[in-house]
Amino acid sequence: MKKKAAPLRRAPQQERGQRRLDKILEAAGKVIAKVGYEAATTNAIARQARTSIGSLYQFFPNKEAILKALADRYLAEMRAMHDTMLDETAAQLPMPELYDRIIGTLAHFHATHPAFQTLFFGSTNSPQLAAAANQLTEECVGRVEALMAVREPQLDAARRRMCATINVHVMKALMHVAQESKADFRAALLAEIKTLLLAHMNEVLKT
Amino acid sequence: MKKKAAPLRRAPQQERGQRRLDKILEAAGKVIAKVGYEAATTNAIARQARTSIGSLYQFFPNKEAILKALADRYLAEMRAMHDTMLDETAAQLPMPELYDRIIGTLAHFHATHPAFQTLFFGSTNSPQLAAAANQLTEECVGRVEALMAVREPQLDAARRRMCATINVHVMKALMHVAQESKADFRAALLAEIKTLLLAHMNEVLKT
Amino acid sequence: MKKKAAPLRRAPQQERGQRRLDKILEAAGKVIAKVGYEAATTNAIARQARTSIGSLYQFFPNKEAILKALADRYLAEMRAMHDTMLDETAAQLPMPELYDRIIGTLAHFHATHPAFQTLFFGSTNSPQLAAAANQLTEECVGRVEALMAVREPQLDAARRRMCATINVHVMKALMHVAQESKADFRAALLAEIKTLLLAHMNEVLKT
Amino acid sequence: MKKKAAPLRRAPQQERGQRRLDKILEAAGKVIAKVGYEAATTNAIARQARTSIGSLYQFFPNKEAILKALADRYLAEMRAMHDTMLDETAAQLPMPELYDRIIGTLAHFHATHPAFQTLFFGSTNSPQLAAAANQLTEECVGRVEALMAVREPQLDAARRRMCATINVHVMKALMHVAQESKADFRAALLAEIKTLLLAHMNEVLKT
DNA sequence: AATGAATGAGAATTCATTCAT
DNA sequence: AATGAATGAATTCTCATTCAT
Repeated sequence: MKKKAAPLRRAPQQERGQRRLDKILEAAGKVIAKVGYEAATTNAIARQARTSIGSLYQFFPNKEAILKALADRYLAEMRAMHDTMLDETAAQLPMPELYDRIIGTLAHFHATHPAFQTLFFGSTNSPQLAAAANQLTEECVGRVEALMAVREPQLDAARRRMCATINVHVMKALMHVAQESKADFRAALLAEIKTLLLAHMNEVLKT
Repeated sequence: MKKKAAPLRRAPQQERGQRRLDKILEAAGKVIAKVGYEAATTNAIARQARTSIGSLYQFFPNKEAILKALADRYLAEMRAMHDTMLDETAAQLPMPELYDRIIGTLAHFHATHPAFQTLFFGSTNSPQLAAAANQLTEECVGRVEALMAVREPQLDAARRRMCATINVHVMKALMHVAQESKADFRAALLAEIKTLLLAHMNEVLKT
Repeated sequence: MKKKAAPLRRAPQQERGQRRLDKILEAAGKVIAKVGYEAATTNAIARQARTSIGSLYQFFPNKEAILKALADRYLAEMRAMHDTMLDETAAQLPMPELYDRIIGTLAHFHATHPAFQTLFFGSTNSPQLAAAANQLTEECVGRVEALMAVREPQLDAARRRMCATINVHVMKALMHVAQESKADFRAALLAEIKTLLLAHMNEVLKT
Repeated sequence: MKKKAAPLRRAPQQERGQRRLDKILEAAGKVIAKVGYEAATTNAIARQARTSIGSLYQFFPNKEAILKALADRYLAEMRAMHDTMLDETAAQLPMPELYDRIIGTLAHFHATHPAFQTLFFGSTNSPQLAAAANQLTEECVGRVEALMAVREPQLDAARRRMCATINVHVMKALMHVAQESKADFRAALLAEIKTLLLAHMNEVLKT
């Protein structure tokens, strides 16, 4: 099953087209969040978007391209979020407050992007999507690494990378748990993530 | 597609049947590890098991039942592993050594059960499988909780549950990363898991 | 898919409409010549004609009507060609020169009407098109028959029809081969057609 | 649209499978003869073969492969026919009798292989099929050329090739006409083919 | 009138499941 | 019991045709 890079089939010049494209991606997100990646059929997405299967295929050359576009959109939004979250003030912030900011922002992002988890962390047999997921993780690790390089220059590169990796994956995993938990537990868990990662960083920096 | 509870269709009293059932489950594990959950077709599993699709359906009423049985087998093996790993000596062990033991055992388990991850942590649209995954996590959390109750009785129940939850999910996530990493990074990562969780527990116990 | 007689939907009285109609038919010819009958989509034709699919359907009630109109146009052009080629002088011409004229004219016609072959000799599942193809052949046979009746009145009607039929179909088939051959072979083939049909006519007239 | 060589998916070892494969190819022939190449849907073929679409796809990886297999079968049968028709005695036969034999054999072949024409002479957008058609024509031309080389060694190679080409294409075209004609006309046409090609060969040999 | 976005029936293909041998 | 051929619902994608702007 070879798939081209397969971008958009038609770049929607009119705003109506853009709206429809948005609707389709939004629908794709909802359907994926509801039934999972593989069970998200193109017809289900079209139905959810209240459009026809034909229209859907006027924008996307194939199913994978829809998911890829959704992934790209999430990626872009995540980058924007990073830019806001990790601005110049972030380097100066005391670590507890930095973690508060990060955890709060991420929790909000996850809550408002239901298919994000499924898309990026579910095992896929789409190489494109797998690549996008890897890229996302790489980017996150890179961002955290860069921030650490500024804040804790004494840390050697390998350890820094390790810490960044751990921060990202732990965050990712526990955010997922948090999303699926009830409000009470979620709040406590988000707080505990901070304790966990702070303790670790302090331990690491002690050495 | 009817979704009954669908246990085994025929309990194989004869050893020949048991062997065949084993072969099928083993094959299912291999195929899933190779191509992923959704792409694992029943015919591919039968072929890998060197049996016929008809025979496969003599043991299992439908595809989901195969996966459920595989999940159950993993669950059983994980319980056995828990029993060995968390025996009475575990309660006495200094915490660093306890973590060494746990991490080593888990790493080995993951390495020898390739489909384990895919099955339990991949997003599924099978409620049965999702239930099994939840049960597995629950059991792990329960075991850790119980151990903590013995080792650190001063911890209040809620915090204990929180710590257990975090331990389990962090372990799960980082084991997954470790499996996919090269040997060097994997070794360092396994070591860092210990640092991470130890630091957290120390922090928690300080309070 | 309703298969009415489906003529033009709107007779374009204004010259602008006529020009557009021309463009569409010309585009249809190009597209068919390029990708073949079945792969010639209405959208591709509209695009090639630099018009919109909507406009196309203002002139033609359905795809078949486009092809039918193109066929009719070819038919008309072929008739005009016949009129020029088989004028009163043709009846007097020595047979070798007559064949030279016919072969030359037909070769030129085929070369300048690329979709002609595809349209008339490709197997179609359009009854309309099949009918048009039959009509075309019938007309050709009729023309040749008429010419023969003038030139060789001693030939009985049945034999005359047979000869005309053979002339037409042989011409059709070998013209097709000629079009697809390289220039050298094409020239030789066109010469050989003359030899072939002359020899036959001489043989027939001998009897 | 890239298609592999795409042979049979499963070589039928059991005679039941062979029978079914035969049924499918036979059905494909019938459907193609009835509605033409492009309109011959896989479902229609399966229905005609009184089998299920799934079974059809157990033998053939895709639609093109069915048509390719049918073409190959025709090709093989045509070769067998050539071997019988153009045996050693053919080289000695007086030319009129040789043409009788060839025309009779070909007429029978065409009559008993309804889809033969459509498949080989209809314009296709399957490269595979086009290649097969070319190969068929090439083979026929080659056979005729070889026979001519034995019978009329004085003919130079280029002229021989030309004559063979003409013989093959004329035969092909007029056989097609004959098949579609009523019995009376068909008989007369078959006789006239002989007159036509004999006259041509005599003319050519005269030079 | 012109445009091209929208529609959905229909085609190819896969795969879980059944059933004849 | 074992086998694997047979089945057909479900899925992706195309393209003729309609219709809102």
